[in-house]
Amino acid sequence: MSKSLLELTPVETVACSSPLMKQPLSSDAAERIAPLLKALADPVRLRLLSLVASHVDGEACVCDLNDAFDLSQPTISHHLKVLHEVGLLDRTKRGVWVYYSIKSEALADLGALIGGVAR
Amino acid sequence: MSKSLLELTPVETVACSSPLMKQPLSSDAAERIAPLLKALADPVRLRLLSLVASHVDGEACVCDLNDAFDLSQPTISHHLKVLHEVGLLDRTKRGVWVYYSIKSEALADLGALIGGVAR
DNA sequence: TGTCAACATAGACACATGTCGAAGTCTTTG
DNA sequence: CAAAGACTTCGACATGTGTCTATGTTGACA
Repeated sequence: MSKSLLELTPVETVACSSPLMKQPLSSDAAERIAPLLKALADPVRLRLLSLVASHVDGEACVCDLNDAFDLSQPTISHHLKVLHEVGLLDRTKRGVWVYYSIKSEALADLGALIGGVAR
Repeated sequence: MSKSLLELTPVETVACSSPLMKQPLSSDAAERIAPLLKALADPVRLRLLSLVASHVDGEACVCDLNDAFDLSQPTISHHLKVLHEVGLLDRTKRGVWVYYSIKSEALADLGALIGGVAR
C-alpha cells in the first residue's frame, strides 16, 4: 500500500476504518465514506444493487435491469454509473451487452463499518 | 406487530429485511430504507453519529458536539434532527442540556442489511 | 457498407439539501 | 420577574440530484 491516507478511494477507506461505534471517524475519512453511502441512499440504486447482487453469479445485464423499473433507459444507465464510479459495481462488456457485477467485499466492508462487526 | 407492511418505519423495515445480496429488495422496502441511508450519507452526520456512538455510555451533549465542528450551532442542530427523525439517535433533555444517544440496534440492523451478515 | 439494437453521454429542468443569520422556546438562577 | 444560556425553528440562498428527451457510440449482421 504505497498510497497516503489522503488519496484512498472511498472503498479503500471503508476497508481500513474501524466501526462507527468504536472510535470517532476522522473528518477526512467521513468525507471519503459519505459518497459511498450517498450512492446507496437512493431507492432505485438500492434495488439495482440488490437485483444485481442477488442475481445468478452476482451479475446482470442492463437490459434485464431496465425492465424491472418504470424509468427511462438513460436514467437507469445513470444510476448504474453512480454505483460503478463509487466502486460498488463492476462493468463488463460482452458483445453488445453490458453486465454489471457486485463487488461484494466493498459491500461487506461497508456493512461492517456501519454495523460494528469485528473486522 | 399489528402494523401492515405499508406503515413500517425505516428502522423497522431494515430490521425485517433480508440482506441486499440474498434477494431483490421490493420497491416499497427500498423507498423506506433509502431515507435511513440518506441520513447517514453526509460527512458531518457520519462524524456526529460516530462521535455519539463512541462516547461514554453512547450518549453526548449537543454542546460537546458543537465544538467538534467548524459549523454554526443551528447547522449541527439540523443534522442531529435528521438523525433523530430517522431513528438512529435518541433525544433526552436533562435540565438545560440535550443529550443524544445511539440506537445501536438500528445501526446493527442496517449494517447487516448491507453487509449481508446472517440475521 | 448500411442498418438496427444496446448502452452511454449531453443538456435542461424541477426539486431536494446544506448552510447561515435571526428569532423563538425553555430552563435555571439572580 | 428579568436576564442569560442551551438548543430549536424559520427563512433565505447557493448547490446538488433525479429525471427526461435528444443525440452519440459501438458491435452484430445482412
